[in-house]
Amino acid sequence: MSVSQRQLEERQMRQERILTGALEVFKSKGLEGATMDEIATESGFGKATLYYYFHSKEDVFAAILENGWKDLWVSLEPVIAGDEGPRRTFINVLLKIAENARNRPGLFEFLFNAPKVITFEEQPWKKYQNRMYGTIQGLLEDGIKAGEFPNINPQLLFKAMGGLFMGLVLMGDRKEPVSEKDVEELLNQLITDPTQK
Amino acid sequence: MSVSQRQLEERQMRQERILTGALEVFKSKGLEGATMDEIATESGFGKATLYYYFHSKEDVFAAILENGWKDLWVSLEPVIAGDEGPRRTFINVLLKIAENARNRPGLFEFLFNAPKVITFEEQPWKKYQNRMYGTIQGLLEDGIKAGEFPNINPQLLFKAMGGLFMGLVLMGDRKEPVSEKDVEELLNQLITDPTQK
DNA sequence: TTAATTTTCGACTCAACGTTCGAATATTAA
DNA sequence: TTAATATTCGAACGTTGAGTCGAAAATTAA
Repeated sequence: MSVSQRQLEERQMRQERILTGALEVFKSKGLEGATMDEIATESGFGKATLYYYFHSKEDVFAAILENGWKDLWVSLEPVIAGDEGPRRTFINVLLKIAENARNRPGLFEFLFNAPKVITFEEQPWKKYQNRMYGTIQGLLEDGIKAGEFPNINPQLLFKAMGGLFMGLVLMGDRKEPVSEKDVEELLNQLITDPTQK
Repeated sequence: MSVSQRQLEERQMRQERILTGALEVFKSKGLEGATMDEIATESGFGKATLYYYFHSKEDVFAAILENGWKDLWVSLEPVIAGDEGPRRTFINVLLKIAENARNRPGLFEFLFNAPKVITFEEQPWKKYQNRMYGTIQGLLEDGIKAGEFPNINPQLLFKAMGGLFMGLVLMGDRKEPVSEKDVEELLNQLITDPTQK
């Protein structure tokens, strides 16, 4: 027969090599600034070869997002499944996201910023994104109900926290990355637990 | 002599007409997606005419940012010059920004998102942006010193607040815009004044 | 070894887009 | 009215970059 297991694995590794190179180029040149030629060079293939593995530039792009969001979601699942209260779970989720961000900063920034630039419908990665946002929003609602968060419109609190967190992890100057301690500290001060103190 | 006052004014109005059209196109197509042809159509001129008024696409782009940041800064000046304490001034600044955002949402989003896409040095609008960020950061520092804000690294607090605020005003779904009351409420709850209660 | 299959890529096509040219039209000044 | 100047734009130019083609090279199977 054809295509051995090894062959399949090698194909996949080549695909990943391409995606890694692509992310590198996207990072430095932006989405539209990145060219297939550059991605080819960066990943060590000829341009035409890219089209052997992906059927368009957009496809390369989508693959990065799909993998990224899926991995992020998978890493979040155990945290969410844990049985701590909403407040604690919420903080753990944020910490886990921050951990992901620390490990692959380029990818992370890409995940959260790229979507603004695209509009194509039917993006498979949206599934994971929605799942994540839905979960977080649910945690906030539960937390408010349980009196563990200040009693604000959850939508609003969600936006604010989202913005805050993005600000913490992504925004701004090239200073050293925000440490886990920073995050926890800040969250504890900002989302004051009304039941305490 | 040449060029009457009226002529100058008409020129300026045409420039503004072009900028308005351009902003419209940038909004819907993104920075790179926007073409000079479209901008021309949108603003009611022939493409070649655009080059009579601006010397490049980038120039059009820069003009939007320059005007936008300058206007924003000008509207902020009286607020900053006021003599209320840092905490109150800080909140007023945010409210004023939110007011600007409400009046020209498209422009506002553009001001805060476009910069990420560009890298060209020597952008004149950076002057206003830096002035604004510097002022806000200063307010936070003063506020912390005066014990009106929690005692966190001001850089960090700045990032967080920046993110939070952007989250509030810009991010997210197409729901009704955040009201002034919302902002004030949320800020009051999140930036708890340690001297109170 | 040879034939089939998979992988690679140089060279090309083709369309989009920023920019310029040059001439037409409109406006102003004399 | 005429000449000078200001404004407009259709058409063309040059470049860039996504995607394709066909054949070479490498690998696998017989």
